[in-house]
Amino acid sequence: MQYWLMKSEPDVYSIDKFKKDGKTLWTSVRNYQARNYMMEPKEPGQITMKKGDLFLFYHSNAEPSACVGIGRIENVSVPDPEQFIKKSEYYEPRATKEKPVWFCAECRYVKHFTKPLALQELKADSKLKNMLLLKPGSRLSVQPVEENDFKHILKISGTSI
DNA sequence: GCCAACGTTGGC
DNA sequence: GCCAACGTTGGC
Repeated sequence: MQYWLMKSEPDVYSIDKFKKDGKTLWTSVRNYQARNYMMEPKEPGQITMKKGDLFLFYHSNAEPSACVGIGRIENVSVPDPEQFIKKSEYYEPRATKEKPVWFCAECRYVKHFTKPLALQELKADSKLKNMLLLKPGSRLSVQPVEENDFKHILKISGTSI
């Protein structure tokens, strides 16, 4: 089992919307590294998402930016439908149905945190200092999380699965 | 709204 | 394949 963190701006797609939808396609990611995490591995040993993996839902560009809940990966390597929509901001002229360029994961809502865990609180916790999220200049919107970090975050947020 | 840190693009 | 210019992310 692998753990992840996925960022979304609450103005664009919030955890409340996620709960209402129950299930969503994590569309509009336009970064190759983040995309590759949401696909079947291209080479053996590559760390990618698998059905059943859990992730932290993170609100970025928020007041305050915070981890707000948990989701579960339902499916990977799903072609991002946005790339085929000419009018979409995320239209991809290079993509064809046979050879899509962008892929996404299908995600299932699991639960809200008992209380949101603000970025400041994460930074203040020395146990989490190696988290990718807390590294300066780390902007990946989909990133792996160490199991012990994931479990520690659940613990200090008072959340159990 | 600013800007640092990245990622991407495209000329050469 | 280098790298300058440009675009984007996201905390502050």
